[in-house]
This record gives sequence, C-alpha cells and structure tokens, in this order.
Amino acid sequence: MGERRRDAKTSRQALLAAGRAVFAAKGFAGSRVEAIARRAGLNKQLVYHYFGSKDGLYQAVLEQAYADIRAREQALVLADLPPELALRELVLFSFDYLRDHPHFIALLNDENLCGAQHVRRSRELTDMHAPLIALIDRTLRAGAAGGCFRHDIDPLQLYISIAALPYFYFSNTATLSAIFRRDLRAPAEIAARRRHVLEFVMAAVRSERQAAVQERAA
Amino acid sequence: MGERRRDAKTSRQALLAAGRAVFAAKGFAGSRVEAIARRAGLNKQLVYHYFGSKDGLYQAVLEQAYADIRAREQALVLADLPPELALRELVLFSFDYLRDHPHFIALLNDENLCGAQHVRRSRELTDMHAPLIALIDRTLRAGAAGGCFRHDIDPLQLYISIAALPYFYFSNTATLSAIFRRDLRAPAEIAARRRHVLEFVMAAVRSERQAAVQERAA
Amino acid sequence: MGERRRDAKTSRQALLAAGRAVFAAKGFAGSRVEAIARRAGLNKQLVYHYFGSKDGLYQAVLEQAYADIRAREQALVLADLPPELALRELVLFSFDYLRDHPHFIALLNDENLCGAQHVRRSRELTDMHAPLIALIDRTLRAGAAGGCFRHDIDPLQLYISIAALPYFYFSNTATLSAIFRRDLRAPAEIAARRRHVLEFVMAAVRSERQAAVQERAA
Amino acid sequence: MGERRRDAKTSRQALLAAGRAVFAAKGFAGSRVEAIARRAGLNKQLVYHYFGSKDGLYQAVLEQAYADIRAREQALVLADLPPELALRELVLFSFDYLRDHPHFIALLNDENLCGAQHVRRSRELTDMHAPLIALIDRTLRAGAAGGCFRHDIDPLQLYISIAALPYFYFSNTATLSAIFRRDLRAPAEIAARRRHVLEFVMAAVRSERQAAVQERAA
DNA sequence: AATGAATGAGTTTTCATTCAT
DNA sequence: TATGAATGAAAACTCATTCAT
Repeated sequence: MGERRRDAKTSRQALLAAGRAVFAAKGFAGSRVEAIARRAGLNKQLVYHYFGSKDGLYQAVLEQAYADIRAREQALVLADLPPELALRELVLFSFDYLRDHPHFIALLNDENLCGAQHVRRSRELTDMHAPLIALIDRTLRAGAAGGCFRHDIDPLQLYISIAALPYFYFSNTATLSAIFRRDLRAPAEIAARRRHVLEFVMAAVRSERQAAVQERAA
Repeated sequence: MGERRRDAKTSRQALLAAGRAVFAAKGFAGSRVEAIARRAGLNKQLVYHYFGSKDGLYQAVLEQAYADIRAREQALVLADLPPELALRELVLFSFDYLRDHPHFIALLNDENLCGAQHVRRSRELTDMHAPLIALIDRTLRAGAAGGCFRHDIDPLQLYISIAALPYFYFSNTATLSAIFRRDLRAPAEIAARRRHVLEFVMAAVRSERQAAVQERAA
Repeated sequence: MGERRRDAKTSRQALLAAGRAVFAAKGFAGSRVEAIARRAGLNKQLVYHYFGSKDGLYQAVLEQAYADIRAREQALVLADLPPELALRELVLFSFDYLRDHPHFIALLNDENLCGAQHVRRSRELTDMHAPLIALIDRTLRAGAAGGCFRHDIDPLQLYISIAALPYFYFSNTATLSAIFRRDLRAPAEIAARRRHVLEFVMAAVRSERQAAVQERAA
Repeated sequence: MGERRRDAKTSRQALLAAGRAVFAAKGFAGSRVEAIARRAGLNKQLVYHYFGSKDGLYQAVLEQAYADIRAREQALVLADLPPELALRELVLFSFDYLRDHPHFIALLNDENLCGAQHVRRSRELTDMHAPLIALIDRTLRAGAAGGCFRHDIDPLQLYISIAALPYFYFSNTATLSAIFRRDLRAPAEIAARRRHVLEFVMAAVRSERQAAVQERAA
C-alpha cells in the first residue's frame, strides 16, 4: 500500500480504471466523482489534478478504451491471409473483444447519448479508424477478385454490421434475456451466438458462384 | 380562459411526451425535471402531481413506449406471405421502427444499463415476444422446405440479428459519424443502410441452391 | 416573519441588501454566498434562483447602487441655479453621498480591482453618465460666460476631481487615520473635510477676475 | 546546473515581486498561491518555505511597498525651493508615484477594506508621515507670507487632496473608462489628467492677490 | 534548497422535491 | 387543477496547505 502512494503514473492509472468501471456501470451523468476516487483508493481532488474535470476523466477513459481496441486490431495481422480467412478473423475478433469488454459497450452507449461530444473533441479518436476501413476494403476487393465474395459490398456498411451483430447482443443481453426468458449470459448461449454471427456474416458476403460451388460439393 | 384551462389528460400526455423525449436524449440521470416540464409547457410541480416523482414519470414513459411497439408488431400480418416476402417485411419493419423511434433505443439502452429491472418486473412485456419467435420459426421452416432458405438458422438468433443491424446503426450514429467523418444521420445514408441491411439478411439466410439459381440467372 | 416569506420581491430585495453589505465588507472574492443568504434570512439557493450566480448578484448589487446615485443626482435640480450655486450643490451632494454610502465606495474599489468587468457588461450603467457630464459642461460654460469661472476647465476632469476629493478621504479613512494618528471618522473631522473640499473646488475653478473682485471686496 | 540552482535571496525576491503583482491585481482573497508561484517561475511550496503562509507573504509584500514609497519621499528635497515650486514638485511627485505604482494603490485599497490592520500594527509606518505634514505646513506658511498662497489652508487637508486627485483617477480608471467610454489608461489621457491636477491644486491654493496679478498680466 | 504528490476543508452550484395558495 | 416560492441534500470543483523525498 505504502508503495502504491506517491506515484503519479500509478494514481492516474488507478483513476482511469475506476472511472472506466463506474462510468460503464452508471453512465456519465449517473457517476459520482467521489465514487470513482473512492474506488481508486484516492481522493477526489486528484481527479481534478490529473484530468481537470469529470468530463476530462471521461474523455481520457474513452480514449484509453478506443486506444486499446485499436491496438488489438492492429495486432491482428490480416493482410497476408486469404480473404475469407481474414474476414473470419475480423468477425471473431470483434465478437470476442465486445464479449470481453462490456464496459466498452457501456461507454459507447453513453457517449452516443450525448451526441459523441467527447469523441468529436478528440482528434486522436477520429484519426484512428480510417486504416480499418481501408483494410476491409482491400480484403473485400481481393475476395471479389478471387470469386469468393460478392462485388457490391460497401466496406463501411460491412464494418458496421460486423460490429452490430455482437454489440447488440451484449449491449441488450439484459432485456433480451428477460423478454425471451433465456439467460443469454450463459457461456453456451454466447458460444451459440458466436457461431451464428460468424456464419451469418460469411454467408452474407459469399458470392453466388461460391455458394453454388459449395452446393455442388455438398 | 378556456385556453388556459387544460384538462388533466392533455397535461399528463404532454408530460409523458416531453419525458420520453428528454429521457431519450439525456438518459434518466442526465434529465432534469425542470427541462421536461418546460418542454411540456407546464409547471414543474405537475410532474409530482401526476407521477409522484421523476422515477414515476420514467416508469410511465417506459410502459407507454413498450405498449406502442407491441401494438405495431401485432398489426404486422406476415403469416400469409411467402417466406421470402415475410422475412423481407419483418426486416424492413424493424429497420423503419427503430429509425422512426430513436427514443425507444435510448430507453432500451438505459434499461439495459440497470439490468432490465423495469422490463423484468412486467409480465406483459415478457409475454409478448414468444409469438414473434414462433412466427419467425414458421417462416424459416417454410422457406427451408421451399428450398430458398438455409436449414440451419436459429429463429431467436435471426431475430436478434435482424434487430441488431439497424439498432446498432441508430444507437451509435453519433460515434460512428464522428469516427468515420460521415454524417450517418443524412437521409441518403440511412437509405443506403436500409438497402444494405435488407440485402445482408436475405443473403445470409439464402440457401446455396437458391444462390446458384440466382447465379445462373445472372 | 411569516409575512415576509413567500414574497419574491421582498426576498430579492433582502438578498440585494445583504449582498451589498457583505460584498462591501469583504470584497467579491472574500464574500461567501452562504453568508449573504444567511444575512438575508433566506437560504443560499435563492441567490441562484433570483440572480443566477454569485456574479449575477454582484452585478445586480452594483446596478442598484449606481441606479441609486443616479436617481439622486437627477433629483438635484441644478439647471436653473446660477453657475456658482449649481457647482456648489454638486460638490456638496457628491461629498454627502459618499459619506452616507460607504458600501458604494467599497463596491467600486472591488469592481476596479477586476477591471470593471461587471460595469462593462451592463449597458444600463454605461448609458447613464453622459447627462451628468453634459450638465457640468453647461454649468462651466455659463460660469465662464458670466466671468466667474475659468475658461479652460474640462468637465470630465472636473467631475473626476469633485468625486476624488471626498472619495479618497472616505475610501482611505482607515489608513489615513492610522498614519496621521487622527480619527478621521469623527464628525468634526468629516465636517472640516467637507468645508475644505467645497472651498478647494470653488477656488480651483474661480476665474482670476472673480478672484480679484473678491480681493477688492476683502 | 548553475542556472537551476538559484540562491535563496533571488527566490524570495521573485516571490515578493510576484506576490505584489498578483495581490494588487486580484486582492488578497482573490489571489491564488499557485498563481503567485507560477508567476515567480517557482514552486508553490516555496511560498510556505519562505513566508510560512499566504498571509505571511502578503505581510511581507505590504512592508516592502511601504518601505519603497517612504524611501522615495525622503529623497525629495523640497525645503530649499520657493513655495510654489515646492508645492508643484510635491503634486507631481504624488501623481507620478501613483501612476508608476498601481500595485501600491491596490494594496492600500485592500488594506482599507480590513480596517488598516497591518498599517496600524506597524510603528514605523505611523512614524513616517509627520515630517511630510510638517514640510507642507512650512511651505504653506512661506507661501502665505510671500502673498502667493491663501492663508486658510490646512496642511493635512491639502496633503489628502494632493493624494486624492491622482489616487482616485488611477484607482478607478477601469470604471471611469467604462462609464465615460474613454480609455483613461491612454498616455495622452494620463498626461491631460496630470496637467489638470497640477493646475487644479495650484489654483486652489493661490491667493486672490496673486490671482489678480495674473489677471492683469494676461 | 527545492519539488511532485496528495489532501481536508470549504465554495459555488445543481436539482429533486415540498410548501402555501 | 395549477403555480410561484422555497429548501435540503448532494453534486462538481477549488484552494491553502502538508507529506515525502
């Protein structure tokens, strides 16, 4: 304990982690600076010392969250894979990331509630997604050229759909579970959803020719 | 005089509508009773007069929202349509409903944030979705039997996917627009998304045989 | 007591009066909203209800103070008096006003400390002093034409001097009393200062011819 | 290394200078220890190291300011000048000193706000003004004897007036500029005020006989 | 001598809610 | 039914000051 004190980097990180947890659980407006500080084992003035304001902390939390997912996406090396495999990897990565980072979903929901005001303010955040679309675009073109993907797929729309299929599941697990009287948090259910999403996307982009090939094989 | 003297029903409705709008725009914690009353053109104290508390108003707003979508879903008559058309109708209905009721999305997000506590409390709500899944199930079976749909599609998964594709788009329009520097609120963008979603779902459920048929035709 | 409550006008006035007293005694930065409210016998939230902020209350207090002195100045009917009498009246009025309104001096000092930010913001305040200078100008011209005043006196400079002579005395009574070991707050001292200021100004504006006349008379 | 390692005296002086500037600009309550340290290019904790507290620094600043004006007044040698010239020098010295030391005015205002508590505590300060009044007294007597000054002028009143005329101008420049919509900080305006003050005082003390002489000359 | 880290006590401000009519 | 006045509790945020090195 004595060690943890008096270390700016550690304190900053502790506040960020606590902020992420509390903001995700309560939303921005529902979160209390005091609660975040207490969770970090620090006092609330340090929030102002390090981040200037509650808003500043929220923005830092968001940036860290986006930076994390970006870093993981970049760690994915898809460029050298055959198009179908590359797309498959991307779909599974998106699913697994959202499954493993529920706070990211909660933060995004809140951020959308107030018109993405923090995201828009952050140049970093708006700069980091272009490469992703470019990658999807290259993959789609390669797949179309190779005859396995349809030609008419917009890469941005595809990216949104790949995100949407797991995002909605995890974002709305609570209401969906209640409505359908099935505990969608259960590992078996999650695994089933994972298979469905992968198959759904692959089938949706598959070219007719490729489908025909598969039929003849079957 | 007659103007100034509104009847109770009108005032209640005005508060409900204003509450729906403000809660959807700001979330529960971010909403101000004062703002809701002002938007309704009424006095703040009437919120307490009619609904007892801010919480009470929120509950009433939620109930009204669910009642509305339930009514509309029941109005959809898909049973007599050929499977492809029925599925198409359902996809477009989901898309259009979410497009036209952004507050419903916002309320659902808030509801999921706190573990669906209101939804779970309501027997009505949990009763009303079983017929929907049954309908999708029948449609999928008919389509599979007719050779146009794949055999291995789970109706609940499909329902979730049909909701996910527009929901995520509308729920996250703000951040997506910021991140990709494209105004996804624009009517042309929404129309493009609508086409994409419809085609995406239809392609995903289409059987290989049907795909092959389409290829030969092309 | 029961009567004083629930009356917006009364409450507003009570806050203004308390604000004037506290701001004058402690300066803006040294004043506490809580202290002002307590002094007004109300709770501090009403400061925000009626004035929006501590700054807003301060501005209202300033405006009221300026409005008061303006109203009194306008009640002075100098236009019809012979120039010497008019000037005499103005000098005595300024002296007596500052003597009787020490809080006005304190407010002004504070306001000058922060660059007159409130005064500049207030159109009202900047509009109300032109007539005063015009009046002095007319008086000076009449006096000069009549041979009793010098010709080269700038009305704005004269106004500033007429204010300066009592203002400094009352503003700095505490330090002056300490430094000169004389209690300048004593009525006899104040009366002496009053005579000095009047004589000082009249002598300063008197034309040489008029001075010569007075000499011959003596 | 040599650069980073400043000696204690330099740091103390830097803090005093910064304190003077900030206290003058914001008042005691409105000043921030942090702002003072930053302005001095030093660390906030040094304020506590050298002066014990914010209050301690304020005291030190005040003492330095009074010591400075006292030193300058003592440097003025008026005793051997003819009365009119001596008075003229004193008026101009007062004007120029206040013009060049705006922080002195601000500190005095603050000091008066709290009843001159620091000044009264200081024997030194209360001792140093008697000679000044004595000097003015001798000058007035000499001038009256020589026929150029009036006989009935009280030296303390005159001293106060000589201070008042520039003090009020510089102390209230901000509000006066706002109210009269004229930038009284402009060098030309200050020069005009300087001429006015000199002429105003000289005319106010001039004997009638002297005035008559001047008239005949003109 | 000097500094970065941390904090307790307060300050302004907000907001759901109740009072009185 | 409707409303203006008022408030208690708690929120965000500030600041002089101390700690540890």
